[in-house]
Amino acid sequence: MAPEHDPVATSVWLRPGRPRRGRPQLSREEIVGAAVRLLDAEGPDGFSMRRLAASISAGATSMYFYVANKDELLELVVDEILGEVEVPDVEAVGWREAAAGLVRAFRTVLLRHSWVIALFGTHPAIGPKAMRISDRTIALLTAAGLSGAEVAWASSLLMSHAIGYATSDAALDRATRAAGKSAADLVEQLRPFVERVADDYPNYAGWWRQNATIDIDPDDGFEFGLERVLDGLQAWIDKKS
Amino acid sequence: MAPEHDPVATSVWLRPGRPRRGRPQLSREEIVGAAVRLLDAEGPDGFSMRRLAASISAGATSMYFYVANKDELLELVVDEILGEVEVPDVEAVGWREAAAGLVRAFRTVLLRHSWVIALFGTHPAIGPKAMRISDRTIALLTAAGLSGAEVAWASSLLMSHAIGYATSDAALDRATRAAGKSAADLVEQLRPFVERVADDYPNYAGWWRQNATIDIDPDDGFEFGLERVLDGLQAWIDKKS
DNA sequence: ATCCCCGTTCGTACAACGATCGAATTTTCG
DNA sequence: CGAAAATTCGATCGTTGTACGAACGGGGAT
Repeated sequence: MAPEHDPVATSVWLRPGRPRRGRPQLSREEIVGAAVRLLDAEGPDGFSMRRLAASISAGATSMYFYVANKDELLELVVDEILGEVEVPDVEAVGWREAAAGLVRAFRTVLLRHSWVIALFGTHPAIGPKAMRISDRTIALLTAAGLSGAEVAWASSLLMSHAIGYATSDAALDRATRAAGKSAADLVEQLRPFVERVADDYPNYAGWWRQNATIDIDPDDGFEFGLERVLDGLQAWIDKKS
Repeated sequence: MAPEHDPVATSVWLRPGRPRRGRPQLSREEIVGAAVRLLDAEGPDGFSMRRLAASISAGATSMYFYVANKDELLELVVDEILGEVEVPDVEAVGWREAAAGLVRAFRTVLLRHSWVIALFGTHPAIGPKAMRISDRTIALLTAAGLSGAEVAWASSLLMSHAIGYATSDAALDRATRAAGKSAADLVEQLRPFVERVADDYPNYAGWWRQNATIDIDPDDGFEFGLERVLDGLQAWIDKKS
């Protein structure tokens, strides 16, 4: 609980890359890349430092020279993933389309590596790739006419929608993957459970009976929410001027 | 990867509670309650099945009679936490205030047990407490004039804001707790890092220099985002009629 | 050419973990 | 009162994160 070292001075991001002498066969980049690959392939449960080492044919503990511990490695991994997010250029498409593109791109990346979502709440995202996103987002929102704290607020709003929605996406993805069935099949299998408790949850049961047959595309819900968020932001900006 | 059993038939929620004979000293309720208490006290890192057992003076593996494995226990824990969310009554305060109250209450609960957030993406939330929230939310949104898929979409939008924002909250909370310092101190310590890379991220650095001194209350950002979301939803509802 | 230094790798080791199994214990029913 | 069922727990296995120190090997100094 108590800090053993200064938390900023010992942060990964401040410690310079190791000088290269001797015979460096490993590197931070390669380790982080391999970690992402292993997590993509095996999921968080199939990930361990030993398996990671094996995947790059290294000794079980060789990576500890480049990375203090597993948490620090995951911190690097989170930032690496953030690097995949493509932020549209405001100048080219206007703030609203750029903001929409950013949120969509963010969600796409989160879905591509759905295991990162659980890491967000537990590992700080303050690496260079995260800063690049913030930098572009600030440019975007400033161009939209926001300033000061509003910029931070609007930024959080956009990111929250991407992360929050992707959390649901990930839960569904994991459930279907674990069950080896489609989402529709899963919904169908849930039906008897819903019917059993229908009396306790009349609104839920009623909605379910009417709408559970229509196939629900998660993308539609995401887009609906995104448009509402942007509408709300738009209204605020309009009201200001 | 491949499903060993039918995933729904073996779900915790479908398996009936154990019949009570013999001398039950433990129970699901008590185990889940103790798990929540231990997670609150020690955080996710300090939580293990062994420690949980010790906290209720039980044998190391006694709980496996009531719970199939750790993941299933966490599934129960997630639902237990969801039970703490108080959903306002639509009839009393109108849909907008009820929706705001729901999202605020959800976030409050998530902050009170910030470790649950990481569980959301990895453990399905389909227990009775989760259904209660859905039930009330559906009533709320139906009263607001939505129907069909829109209800599910709007519900996801509200939950996404709570979860997404709480994810950032949790990251900050964990960082300050780990460092043993206030958020303001942490920001101050981050300054030299930001200055070092200022050239690469001009917008970020510029915003930072102007605004990092003002103290940022996370609640303000949350409320700002919530109002934008509700405005966007309101506009959609108005446009429909 | 030789040596040593030091940057890098890895084998060993340990405590803690999740989980299985079956023996031991206690309660209720016939 | 005895048998069967219900519940607990100790022993144990395979795996994890990582601390430690020995081993390795290439470059600079001699």
